[in-house]
Amino acid sequence: MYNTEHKRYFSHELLDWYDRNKRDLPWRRHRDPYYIWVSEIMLQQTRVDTVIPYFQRFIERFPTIEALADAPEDEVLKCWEGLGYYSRARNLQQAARQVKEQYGGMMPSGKDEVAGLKGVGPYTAGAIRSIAFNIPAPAVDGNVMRVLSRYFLIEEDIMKVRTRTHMEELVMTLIPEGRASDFSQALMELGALVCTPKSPKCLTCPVMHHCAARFEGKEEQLPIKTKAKPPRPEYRLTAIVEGSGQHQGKILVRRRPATGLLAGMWELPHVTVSADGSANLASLPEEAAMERLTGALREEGIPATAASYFMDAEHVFSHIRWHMRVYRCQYQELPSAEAWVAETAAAYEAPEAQYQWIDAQDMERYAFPNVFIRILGAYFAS
DNA sequence: TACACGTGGAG
DNA sequence: TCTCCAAGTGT
Repeated sequence: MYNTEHKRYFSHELLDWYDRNKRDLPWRRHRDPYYIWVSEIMLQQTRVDTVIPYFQRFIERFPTIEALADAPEDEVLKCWEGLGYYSRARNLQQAARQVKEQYGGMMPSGKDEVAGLKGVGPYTAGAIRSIAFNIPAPAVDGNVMRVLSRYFLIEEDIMKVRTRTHMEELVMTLIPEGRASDFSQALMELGALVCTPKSPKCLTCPVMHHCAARFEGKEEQLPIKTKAKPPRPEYRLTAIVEGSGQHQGKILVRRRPATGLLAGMWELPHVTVSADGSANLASLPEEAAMERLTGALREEGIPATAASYFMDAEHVFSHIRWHMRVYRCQYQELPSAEAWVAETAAAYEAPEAQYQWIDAQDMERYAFPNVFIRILGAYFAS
């Protein structure tokens, strides 16, 4: 289908360029499959510069597959705090336990074994097998699809699965004998450093002379990609519940459910104003907002009253945009019959407790999504 | 197939 | 400020 000479040229020039230009990255200093694995999971939808410090901390804390398998999940989440897509961390640890139990702690290299690990999809399986084991396997990510769609002028929507499988077949015909590891990394390295999404640096590209998109003047139009939908707005009233008595100087946080958005992470109590986005915070009078929040807290079993406005915060996820209005709330220390269950020592000394009173120091022990770190930081600094 | 799932950097 | 992302996977 594609000219064999152009393929040979592409692979040869690309490897030659990679040998001279590859970056010195922490996970490239060893061929330890565990390091490669961790780095690949962290790099999913995440920039290299962001990943580097997380990778180093993670490996230091969990140096081996077994160490990761044996760690408490909360510690793994805490180590992932701020990186996003937290199910990656939970899946990674689950998979580490799989490897410990099924493969004696030794990372497998077989296609079905690697692909069978939780959190390892077609891309990551190919990346681990090629990079760590030098097995000819396709590691087709966004970089690779961009590079190939340009060089070979492939005008297929890269959001479609069919396009990726097509690219995987193409990659298999490109891997030079014995160079699977370098070739996978070279392809992605070119996409990251030269064949970039915007303003590709064609003049420094090692394969520019036979790039079909460049020849047609289409390098800026490729790859073809359907646009993502903008995030839907959600309006949330958020509570900083200030403790009194034995909880003086502390505030109340709760743990999110084990599934879904920010699963297992800690947060400030908050309530959605309107699920359908029909109302927003601006249209909600201050008095009404505070009453609403107070009511929601009580329904949750938290005897607290919204007392004063603290700050606004906005947080954008891939699919949701949170508009938050934060209020200081006063907790009622009422040892009555209707006192909140968590007020009993048994309820929140327990490891599974849904709620905790914390101060600035205690933040080190719980994993918070970024938006709450910002709010808590502002509060404890005030 | 389409959507859920985070975050911060770049232009 | 806004838009587009960046080494994808699970359901």
